[in-house]
Amino acid sequence: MTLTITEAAERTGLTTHTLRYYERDGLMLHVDRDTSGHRRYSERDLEWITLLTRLRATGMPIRDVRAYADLVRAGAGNEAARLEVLLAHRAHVLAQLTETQRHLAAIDHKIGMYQQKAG
Amino acid sequence: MTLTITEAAERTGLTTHTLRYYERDGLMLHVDRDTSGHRRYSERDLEWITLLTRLRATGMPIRDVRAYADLVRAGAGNEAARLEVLLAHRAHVLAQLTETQRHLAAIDHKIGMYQQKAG
DNA sequence: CCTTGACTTGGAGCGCGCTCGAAGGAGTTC
DNA sequence: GAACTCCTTCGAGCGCGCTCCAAGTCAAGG
Repeated sequence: MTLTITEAAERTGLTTHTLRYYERDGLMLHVDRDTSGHRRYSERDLEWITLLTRLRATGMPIRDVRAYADLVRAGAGNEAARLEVLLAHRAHVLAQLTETQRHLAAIDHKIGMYQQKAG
Repeated sequence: MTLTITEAAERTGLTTHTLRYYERDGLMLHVDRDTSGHRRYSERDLEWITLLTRLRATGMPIRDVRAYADLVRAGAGNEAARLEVLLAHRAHVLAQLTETQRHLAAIDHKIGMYQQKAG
């Protein structure tokens, strides 16, 4: 069972424009075409898009996602390199979470001051 | 005790370019000038920049920071409106944190799969 | 005086990540 | 077979947030 680009867009929450853009930019692994040249998205494609979206949503730049996609596209044998990319990103996300929580605590403090004034 | 723009940049971690840009864009409250027209940053300015940086670092768009700065510049009487802005932002940041953690968990799962394969 | 250096303004430029428009092709519907 | 729909490619455009450059001003030092 494969999906058209419009269906894939609905399922992933991206737009058709973005799906084409990602493919053009080397972020996709491989998207099949039907006899008239239209894209057909498989379940594997959707899973990949889900991962890709998670990486993007956690702040990985497009160029890094592309580098990871290049590794996956290169096939078996570079799993260590892929793991390294994911671990580096994980560390980055954790640091980012910690910093955000620190900023949030300071903002909460400021909120507390306004609420005290109001109360 | 006031600081030059270069000193303020060092203290805040921003560049002089960014400090001027923020002022031009209405993100600053009021920056004094010396007799030759050079900016002089007070402790109050630095504290404001710190808050501003926290808001930016937690994802508040420049235009929203400007709206908040407008409120503060308008003076006493709109504390409720300011509090509302901060509370809305707080909710936004919390939602963002939750989502990031959700994505991170999925990425961790993926990492686990690679490590299992390697081990 | 002249140079040096830190600052000023205004405006252009840039990297990122989409977003959109124009022009055209293939397959279905009447 | 004409209209309609959904897709195609290519390339331009855009919003955001800086970033940088050019030309000029001012104060201090030699």
